[in-house]
Amino acid sequence: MSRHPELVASLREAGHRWTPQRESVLAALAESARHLTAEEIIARVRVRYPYLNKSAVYRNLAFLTRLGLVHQTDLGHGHIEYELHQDPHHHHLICRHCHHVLQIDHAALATLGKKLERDFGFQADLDHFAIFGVCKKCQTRAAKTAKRAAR
Amino acid sequence: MSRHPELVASLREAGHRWTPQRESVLAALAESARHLTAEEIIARVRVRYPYLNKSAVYRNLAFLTRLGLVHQTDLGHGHIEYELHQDPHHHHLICRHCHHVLQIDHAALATLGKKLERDFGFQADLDHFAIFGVCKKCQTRAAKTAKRAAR
DNA sequence: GTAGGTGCAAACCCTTTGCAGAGAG
DNA sequence: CTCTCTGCAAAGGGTTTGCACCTAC
Repeated sequence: MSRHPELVASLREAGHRWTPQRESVLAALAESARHLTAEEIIARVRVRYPYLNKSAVYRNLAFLTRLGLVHQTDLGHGHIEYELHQDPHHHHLICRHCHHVLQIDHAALATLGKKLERDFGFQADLDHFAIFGVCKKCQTRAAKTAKRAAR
Repeated sequence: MSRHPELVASLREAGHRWTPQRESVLAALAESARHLTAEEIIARVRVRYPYLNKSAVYRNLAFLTRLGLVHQTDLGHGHIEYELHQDPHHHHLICRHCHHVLQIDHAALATLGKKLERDFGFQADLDHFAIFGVCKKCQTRAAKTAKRAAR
């Protein structure tokens, strides 16, 4: 029942089980290139597995996160977002106006990570770095509407 | 009724009012060196203004944020945090294990901001930069407990 | 007097939890 | 047969909203 024989085997060793719900949550993330919210995951899974319960999704997301297969981030949108843990590191530029998320690759931040480690002993999440700000589009729009923010 | 005569004047021009609630929210932030949650703000204000309602706090925080006087961030703690907008830029290293927030100053990130602007046209919030990761303390602790995350 | 603000309580939204029953091993 | 996982429904927690009243101006 699985396309992840090694994973399933190691789960069993640890006393866990491989249920269709669990598999379908993982599959939904695997098929998506971007972050998904719990709600999006539920929607996607239900296409082929209609009676999935949301608690099962939340519990499995927590479970898969503990396993290190899934990464969760709170990008400040009012909900948590999940994605498959991937090795090709990437980062996110999050526009605080339009909430658009631009993925950039690791090169842009390589030196910063070393600096933080050296100066503060802080090991930054460099496979998942969230940078808030204003995107190109919104910058030009904001310049026009600015002046008097209070209104 | 105010220690902010210019602010109050400009609010009035825009058709707004300067209420004790509004003032006390701003004062609570001004007296704190660090981030405050809405709940903390309510607690502090009530010391001298006991019957403040939470909706007024939320509404005023939104209002002051629109004015640019207050900055709000979601550091992924499950609630929004607020602080007075200040010019001496600083940033936050947030440990995803112990949730400790370490403030660091702007110098550590000066070059990164320029790079993001140049490469992606993205104007990063360089007076409020949130970096998730693992702090020194938790790194050593995690190294011991790791190995088998699934259990 | 007239909006803009406040207080209150209820609604909201996403997430978590308790518990009985189902099903993987 | 056992013990983990599921489904359901209800609780949780922070935040938002509707509405009548209040008050800054």
